[in-house]
Amino acid sequence: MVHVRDKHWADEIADEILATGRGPHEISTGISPSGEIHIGNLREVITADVVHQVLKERGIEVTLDYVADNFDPLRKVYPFLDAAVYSSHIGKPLSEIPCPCGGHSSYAAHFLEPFLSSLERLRIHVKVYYADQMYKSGMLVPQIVQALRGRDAIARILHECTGRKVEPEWSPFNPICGTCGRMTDTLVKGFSEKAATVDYTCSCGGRGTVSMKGGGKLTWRVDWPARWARIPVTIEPFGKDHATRGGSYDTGALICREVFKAPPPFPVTYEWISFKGMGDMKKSKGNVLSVHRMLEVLPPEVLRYLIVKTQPMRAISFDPGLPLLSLMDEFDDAASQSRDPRALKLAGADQFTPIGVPFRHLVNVVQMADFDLEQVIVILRRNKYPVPDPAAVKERAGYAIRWLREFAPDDLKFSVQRALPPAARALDAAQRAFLSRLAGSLRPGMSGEEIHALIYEIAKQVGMEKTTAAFEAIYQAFLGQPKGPRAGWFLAFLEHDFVVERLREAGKAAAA
RNA sequence: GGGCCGUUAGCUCAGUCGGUAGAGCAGCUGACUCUUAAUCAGCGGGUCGGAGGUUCGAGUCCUCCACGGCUCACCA
Repeated sequence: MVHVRDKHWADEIADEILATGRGPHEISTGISPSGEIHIGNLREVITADVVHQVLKERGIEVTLDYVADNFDPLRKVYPFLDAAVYSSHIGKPLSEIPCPCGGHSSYAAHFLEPFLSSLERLRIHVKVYYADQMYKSGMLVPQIVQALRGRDAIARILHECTGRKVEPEWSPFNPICGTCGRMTDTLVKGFSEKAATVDYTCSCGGRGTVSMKGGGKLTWRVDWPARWARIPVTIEPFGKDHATRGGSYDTGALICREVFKAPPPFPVTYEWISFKGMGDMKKSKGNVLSVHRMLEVLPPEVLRYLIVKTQPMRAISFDPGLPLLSLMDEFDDAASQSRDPRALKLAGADQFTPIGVPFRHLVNVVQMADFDLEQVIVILRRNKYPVPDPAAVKERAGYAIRWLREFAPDDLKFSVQRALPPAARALDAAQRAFLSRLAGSLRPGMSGEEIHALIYEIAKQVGMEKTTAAFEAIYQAFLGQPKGPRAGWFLAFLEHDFVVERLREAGKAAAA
């Protein structure tokens, strides 16, 4: 269903939600911390946050939560894990197995903590539920009892919706084996409502009785609706994989109504974010771009904008190379801000400090300054950028530097050489004459345009037939490569004395 | 096989209650011999995937078809 876009998607979703007449509202998100939480996962939380924002604007009572699924079992040894350590932890809850780096309290915490701090930077404030705490505190005991009692109804729903046969021994509850610590190979043998316990046997030979308070977990398709009923959740965004017919939303909605006697949340499905040329991001494949890393290269508002400007059900193909520059400049260029004002506002553009220097330009300046932030300010000021807020410029320059290191195409990179590059000695006589004469003609305070004109004038005087050779001479003298940023402006940005001295030196240097 | 998304200028995409198509880039022309996705001015360019239907009128709504992408054990 392609709906006509007469307003921003979040406003439209808000309309639909209000039409349901439910409330107060709770928007729930949740991501399993089984691996690095990446920009694709972030779509879930940002989508939720934008809807949250719009509902609040309208005066609706609404809260936003994030359920950290840290009680999920480890499914397999992912490529980024040490098999020797982790193969024995398969099937155990993520909250109960060791941290990959040793610096966090658990495997789950290792991935969760950086993500939660990234959310703070994105100004997304969520009420965090930890799944292990939900279970251990007994919060879900009523739902566990309902699920165990409604086992047959659940089995029927799963069978009808998915066509999958449910094993006779199947149970919606997976006890954690007291012997081996795994929850993936246990069988429920009975339960006591009164004692809130479950009896089990395990393929490892273990058997026993566990508490419903943290002794096990509902299986995913039941866990989800249990949460909806318990919290209760009225709105939930989820990936398109759950939205398919017979998928976990469909079965969850039925289970929620029939077994937990509660209405399912309003669904907001979203598409995946793929990395340009690298396919979908998959935690299990390890080809992810963590939110944390992303925030080193993009200010939070810009990262939000990437997601907010696109309708949830449309795929985003993210290219962190050159197109990232355009994305950045949509925030610092007043002219382009008229493009999608609503999306910019919801992305938090009003919290963004424009510095008045195009990002792609800053990328050049930063390199001319040899990554020295103080020098960046000096260069900008020398070239008629007022720089009213040096701190903001330095911060942005930091993004430029990290972008250059991580994602910039090679042909945009250069570095001003401290000493005359060896390649400059290979310049021919005409090129050297050109450089010498240029050295004599430059005056302090010349603008980029003036120098640009001067280059042509002198090239002509020296009798060069191709101006390309003149440009090459300049680049070889300063960068040791045949190409570089626009020459006139480039020289204007550098210190006058340094430029003159280098030109003289290169002009004299003959091939060995 | 089911579901979802897409198919509009060479490319990337916008198209607001349906009122006979827009932007950026590329291209062409000119400006200063032009180079860092150079800059400025101007210009051209589209049977809106196909076929039906509703309508005075359809890129826009309905039906069917084609092609492409994704998804349907866990995964955002």
